[in-house]
Amino acid sequence: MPDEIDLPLRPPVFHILLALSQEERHGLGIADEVEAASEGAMTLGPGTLYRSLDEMRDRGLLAPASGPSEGVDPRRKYYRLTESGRALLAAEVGRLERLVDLAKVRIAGERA
Amino acid sequence: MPDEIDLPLRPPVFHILLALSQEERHGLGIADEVEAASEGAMTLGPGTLYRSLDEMRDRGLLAPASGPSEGVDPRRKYYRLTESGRALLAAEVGRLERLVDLAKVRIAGERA
DNA sequence: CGTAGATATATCTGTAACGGATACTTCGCT
DNA sequence: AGCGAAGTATCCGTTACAGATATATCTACG
Repeated sequence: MPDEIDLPLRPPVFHILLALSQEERHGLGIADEVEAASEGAMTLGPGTLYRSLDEMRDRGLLAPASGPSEGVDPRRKYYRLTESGRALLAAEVGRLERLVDLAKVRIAGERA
Repeated sequence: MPDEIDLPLRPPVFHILLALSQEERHGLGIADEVEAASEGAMTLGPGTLYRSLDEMRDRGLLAPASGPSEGVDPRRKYYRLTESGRALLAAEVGRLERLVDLAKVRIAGERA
């Protein structure tokens, strides 16, 4: 298992980073947000979800967080993005953006 | 359009469609174009390359083409996008574009 | 209070995708 | 002719994924 994280990110990792970019969330909350943000295209099963979270925490992309406030379901484990995670998300977004721009030019210019 | 909804595309499929969006290419030419267009981020080994091409041909996303002109290396097998393949590429680009737009908004509004 | 169902985290496992290794053929060059 | 490069094709080991399953705990309700 290589411990270096390079672009392109695996789709689950990218979507989890994106789901955490606004606010702290817990596991299943992340899965719900991923499905919503991807318009139902991306669904995370529990296997992928918790395994990804563990790996991402080990790599310093996200960290446990205290959650919104006390009194919430104590089973929930909240996570927040680290600086490193946020930077990686930005890098991946940049990469995808360049790819999308290139594709749009090609599709548009193709009418022969 | 095929009745099956299979977005998101696997990265190799997406990149191959993109590589063929401008002109007909042969196998290794596709691999070279993919690597160039992705700024080196995406490299296709022969396994993924030819397996993907076979699958995509079977699904009607691309079709054999005659190549630029006679006199070229006859070992080369050229491919071109079908209408179905072009439509699928456009759909995936649209999906990625919405995702990128969402991510940009979130990253921008978030001081970390 | 005590049981039922929903929520939540966590692991296990079968399958598919991926990428490198390998094989075989043909081209281009000297 | 001989040799290295190019090209297609297949095989195989590893990894990623998603569903099934397990376990604990919360909430609702009688």
